Amino acid sequence: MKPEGPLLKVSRGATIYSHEQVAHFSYKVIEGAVRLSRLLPDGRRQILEICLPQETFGMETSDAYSATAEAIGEVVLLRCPRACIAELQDERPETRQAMLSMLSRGMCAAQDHVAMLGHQSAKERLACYLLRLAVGHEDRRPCTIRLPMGRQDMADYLGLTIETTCRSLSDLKAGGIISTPDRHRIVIHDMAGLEAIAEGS
Amino acid sequence: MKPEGPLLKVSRGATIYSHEQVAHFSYKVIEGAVRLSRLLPDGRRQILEICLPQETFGMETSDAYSATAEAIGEVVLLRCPRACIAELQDERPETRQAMLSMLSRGMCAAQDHVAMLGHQSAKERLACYLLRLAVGHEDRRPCTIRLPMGRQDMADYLGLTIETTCRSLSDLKAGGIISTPDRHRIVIHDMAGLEAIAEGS
DNA sequence: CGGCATGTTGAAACGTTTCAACGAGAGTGG
DNA sequence: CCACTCTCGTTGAAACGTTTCAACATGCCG
Repeated sequence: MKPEGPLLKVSRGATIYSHEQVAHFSYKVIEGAVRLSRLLPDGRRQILEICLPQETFGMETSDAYSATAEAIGEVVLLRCPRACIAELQDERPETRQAMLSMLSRGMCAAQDHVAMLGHQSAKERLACYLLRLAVGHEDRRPCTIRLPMGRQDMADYLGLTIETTCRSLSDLKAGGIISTPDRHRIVIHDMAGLEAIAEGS
Repeated sequence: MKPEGPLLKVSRGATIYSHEQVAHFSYKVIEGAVRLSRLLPDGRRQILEICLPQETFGMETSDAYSATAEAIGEVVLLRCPRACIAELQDERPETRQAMLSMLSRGMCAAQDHVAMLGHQSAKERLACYLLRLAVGHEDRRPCTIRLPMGRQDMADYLGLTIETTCRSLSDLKAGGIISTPDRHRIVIHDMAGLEAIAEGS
């Protein structure tokens, strides 16, 4: 993802690309967040991944995108033509390894997601997700995390309704595990407690 | 996956490799079926994928396997050292493309799985899965599919309990959509009906 | 023919969804 | 600046589907 094209600004809610459209570009998030989702035949929506800064998406190896990408809030992206990536790979073996490890990370994330949706309760899913957002300030101490997305996006990612998501959040608040100073900010007071919940109470 | 090492026979239930173990080999299923699963911290199990003949698995691009692979019944495998694959990729650009498209297919399958677990009911999940097994004899006409795995494996793949899986199966039988001559065989009588159910009644 | 693993069904308990109402905050125009 | 409105978030109560626990059926192998 070296070739630094001009940075691309995308406004809130805009579609970056659509599911099954021909894939010309790959992207990297510089600022903001992007959701990768699929619309199910009956109109329900499943968010497959929420990409945060420094993460890449649209690294399809088939011809068409496997999901729709939309901006959550204002987003700044780095965009790179696929042809350019292919070329780089032919020339420099080391970029090949980088590409594979990116794909690998994506695959692993998808598998984590499957495991979460398959067998966890609403509270467990929420706890898992908050922990994922909290990596970096792993340590103890009340740590604050910024939620780039709204409740509906969280719900669609977790495979829950918006109401259940809210209620689970309220449960965690009631248990003193977290607090929510405003709707886009969550403070984790009891990291160990959160981890315990994430792993099946 | 060209380098045809000797075919490897694995007996029913045996572990081919374990989650987080160092990944030395990649595999291709020749005969039988393999389940890729993860054990959750609380003992529950999620099956991430069920690999049928001609499918590959263990194509990790990181150093460790991202799941455990076990034989469902007797299995015949083709095994290939990762080092050998890497070498091939350096020498022949066309194998690189093949490798990427395999990874891509795996990624897409994982995303399908996420979408299924996120928002579908038990009956819808089962219908989806049966349809996936039925690709090939897509056409009309009562088509018979062989189930390589038992009910518990299906349940763990679908993110359901074994009882719910059974009941959903019984529902489909009661609706005249399918019949089950024996536990490892399912006959689809009404393909269109099954598709309708899979897409959210 | 037993014995054991596997599959099936029933009834109650549980958690999530649904539908509905209400609350809080941001932006707009009077 | 306030009232208005619109979106988003939160809570309540009933309905629904899945899980749980239990019993029973079936098939397979010694």
